[in-house]
Amino acid sequence: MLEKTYQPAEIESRIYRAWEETGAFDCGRPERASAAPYSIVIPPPNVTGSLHMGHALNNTLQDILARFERMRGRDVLWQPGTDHAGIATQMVVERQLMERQQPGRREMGREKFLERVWEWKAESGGTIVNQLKRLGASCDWRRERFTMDEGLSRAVLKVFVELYRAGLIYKDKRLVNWDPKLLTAISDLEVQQIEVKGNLWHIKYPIEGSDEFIVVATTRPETMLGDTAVAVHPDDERYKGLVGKNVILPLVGRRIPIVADEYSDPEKGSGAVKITPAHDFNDFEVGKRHDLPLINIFTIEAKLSLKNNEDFMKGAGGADLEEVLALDGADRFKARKAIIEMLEARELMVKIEPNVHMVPHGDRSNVVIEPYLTDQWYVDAKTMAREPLRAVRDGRTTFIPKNWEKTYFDWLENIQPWCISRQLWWGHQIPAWYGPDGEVFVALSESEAKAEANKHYGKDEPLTRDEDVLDTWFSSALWPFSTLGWPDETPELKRFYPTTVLVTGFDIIFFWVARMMMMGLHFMKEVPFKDVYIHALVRDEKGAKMSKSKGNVMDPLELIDQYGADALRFTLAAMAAQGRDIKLATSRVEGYRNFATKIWNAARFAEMNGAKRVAGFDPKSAKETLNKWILSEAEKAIREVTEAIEAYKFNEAAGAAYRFVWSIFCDWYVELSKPLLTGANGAAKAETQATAAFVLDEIIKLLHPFMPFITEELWQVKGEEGAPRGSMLALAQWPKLSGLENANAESEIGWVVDLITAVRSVRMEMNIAGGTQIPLQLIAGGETKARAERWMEALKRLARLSEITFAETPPKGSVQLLVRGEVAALPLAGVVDLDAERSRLEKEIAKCDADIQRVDKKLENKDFVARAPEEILELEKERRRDAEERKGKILEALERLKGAA
RNA sequence: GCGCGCGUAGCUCAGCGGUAGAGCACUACCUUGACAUGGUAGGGGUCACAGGUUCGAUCCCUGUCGCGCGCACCA
Repeated sequence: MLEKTYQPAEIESRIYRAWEETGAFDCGRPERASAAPYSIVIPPPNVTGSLHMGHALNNTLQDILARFERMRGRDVLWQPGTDHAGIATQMVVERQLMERQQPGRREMGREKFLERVWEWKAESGGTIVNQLKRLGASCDWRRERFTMDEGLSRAVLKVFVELYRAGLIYKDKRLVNWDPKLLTAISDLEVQQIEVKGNLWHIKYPIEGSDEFIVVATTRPETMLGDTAVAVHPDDERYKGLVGKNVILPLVGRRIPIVADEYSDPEKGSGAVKITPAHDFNDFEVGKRHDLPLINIFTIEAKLSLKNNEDFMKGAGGADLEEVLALDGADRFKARKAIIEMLEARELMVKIEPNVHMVPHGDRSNVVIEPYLTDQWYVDAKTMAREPLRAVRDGRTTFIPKNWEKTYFDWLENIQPWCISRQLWWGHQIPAWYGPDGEVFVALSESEAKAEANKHYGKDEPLTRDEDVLDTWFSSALWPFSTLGWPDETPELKRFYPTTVLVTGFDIIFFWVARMMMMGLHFMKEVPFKDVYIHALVRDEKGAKMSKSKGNVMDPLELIDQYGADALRFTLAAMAAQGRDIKLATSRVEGYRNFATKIWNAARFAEMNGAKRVAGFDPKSAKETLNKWILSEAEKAIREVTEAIEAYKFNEAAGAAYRFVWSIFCDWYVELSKPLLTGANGAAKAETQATAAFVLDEIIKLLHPFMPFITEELWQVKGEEGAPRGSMLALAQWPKLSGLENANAESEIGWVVDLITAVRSVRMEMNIAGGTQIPLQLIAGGETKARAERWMEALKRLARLSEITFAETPPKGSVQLLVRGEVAALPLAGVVDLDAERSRLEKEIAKCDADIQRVDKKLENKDFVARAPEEILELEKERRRDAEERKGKILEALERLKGAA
């Protein structure tokens, strides 16, 4: 028995448990051993994360695909897991230590700290997994993986060592994006450019041996302490004479050259630019070209490092040096203020212009990133990018929607070396060991490294391991095969790689998709996924990106509590149109919650009317027109939904299902079936009960990928009567109907629907009270009369008619309407205002005239007649005939009205 | 600067070369025997603007205006 109302919260956890207990989501079920595999790897959420709207959308779409294909009989693996999120996790644990006033990371030491992280992971790392379950995600949780798992770590080691040996990983000293708060290097992608209101400071640099100055402009005056040149454009007439001369760096006293370099843009600033090779990416390049010294003036925390800094002190001198040295240890922002003051005091500041510019910030720490000279490990991304580019160009992997391919190409074609080392503790420690002379040995284990070192030195030497760990994305890049067991040759790897589709957001194409392509193609020699479905971002209803600071986040879990997981899922699916962001309004979720209720009530209706499932029911055997009609409509709906999901058109699939269930099944089939279900005719009644139950089952199956909970619940409850279920709905067979489309049934039921709608419409226009029953006279015979007799009861009830009679001509003074070319009359003489009726008919005629004119205009156009395709021409002519005919009938009606007056 | 996308009913969005659709909101009516988380009927759109292609353009092309996003640059 079904409860009176649908209460999602009550059933969701129970249903989910049942799925897990029966192993419904397990891949490799024995009965599917010969089925085609279908695999998706989840974009591993951050282990510190909790479910946000983006996850909800991403996983809803994956779940729709997984459930759909599972029902189509495929051996589905939806591979779940989380990534270890190096920086984020380390930050979380450090914060926790601080809050609990426990010793910090450095006091505790690396080993102890890592133990603490694992403890934290054991306690809190499963949060998002449980949230995914609340959403209904049908992952094979037995196979859950974590990027720091033993197996996945082995994969990371092997990949690092092999790429190193192939020359695709190397160590290099160059400028990196340095995070002075987290004290680690980060990759280009982890840098956010943020618009900042700053100034452009114009500073006079005195030219050696003269009273003249050259003016340079800068947004970072404090870096002048590390200047080693001033650059001007070689063609800049203003400065031509100065090239080759030197300037005396103010405050520092260092003698630095004026060089000619095309990097200098005469249009910008003063046309002369200070060069600080150790603190600016462009200056670094200029420095290389002119063989300039690199003077690093910052500590790793971006505080001034001057006193004990040989590079800085070399060549420094003069009256101001002491004051400058007093700034040793000052934070970069304090240093800036102090330098500005000193320059102003010496009248070297020419002007200060307000200047809005982009400043790089760390996406985790939110502090200004410092270009910083360090040794780091790099992946030769340019070489690694070659195959991934080819694979998409030749269609081995397809992006959906296609236009994202351009983004992918643009990035890979202009790719920079990927900095993969991080100065953190939490992560995969780099398998590199150094000998006493700094010689590096990269190997799978310490013993292997020792053996290599022994070979190199001819004896055992003490080795120290590289302290750094790898970028989390390095291990994520291996996800599609490391989760399947690689480097072991597991049966799963063989069966499920390459995966069928990757579903992800566009913001992660660079971070993840491209890198998985690199690693997959390099190590597996095959693309990691055939399709990449890129979905939109979920925004708030005004279109703003959801963010905590804006306070506009919508919590999917709250929505699930409020409306049920099914409603949230259906909303996201219905709004997931390709290539468009989702602006989510709660009202939509509410609307689809109502949809769930509607389905529930339709099922209750079936239950109350004895619509039990009949074993072996053959839809082709249906005799009743109504049943033929709904089966025909069901076949169409199933086809639409199926084709839409196959094409990743989730919104179309959801829309087609919605329309069929609500506008066809509930609005019309249920209503029209009432006379049959309550009538006496045994055979027709039994057939209708069986059909209703059958179609409801089809509906439940059709909706299951979108609304797994309510459908599974109904499947179970409905399974209690009639033939026993063979399995849970999650493993049931996807609906497939054919040969049921029936034009005759459509014609008859369509007429019934049109007649009822037309009568209702007139009633409203004529202000006939809802409770008032009125007679209807059909000016028709033959088939129409037969139809009307067959549908007498339904017509009377749904159109609120007292009786239906038949006549040759309509009675005088009646309201006349046109239904599928025939006249129906409501004899309302005396009840209705004849003037109102006249004007109603005149309006109808005007509409017909407009139609006729529109078509005539087209038909008068010789080009149209000559060039338009035949079927369009026919269509237009038919429209004209229809309009003419309608007009004729209405004119007659108008005549009769006059007769009545 | 380069690239991508968007401007369709009051709001959130579909559609897309042959007479504009949905949900929500709105108006009126309805406790009819699944459902008021419901039903019925209705109002509301020069499909941003200007050119062009076409027999025909909301849909294709070009440009303009407005908005968003990504990348790059920034002295």
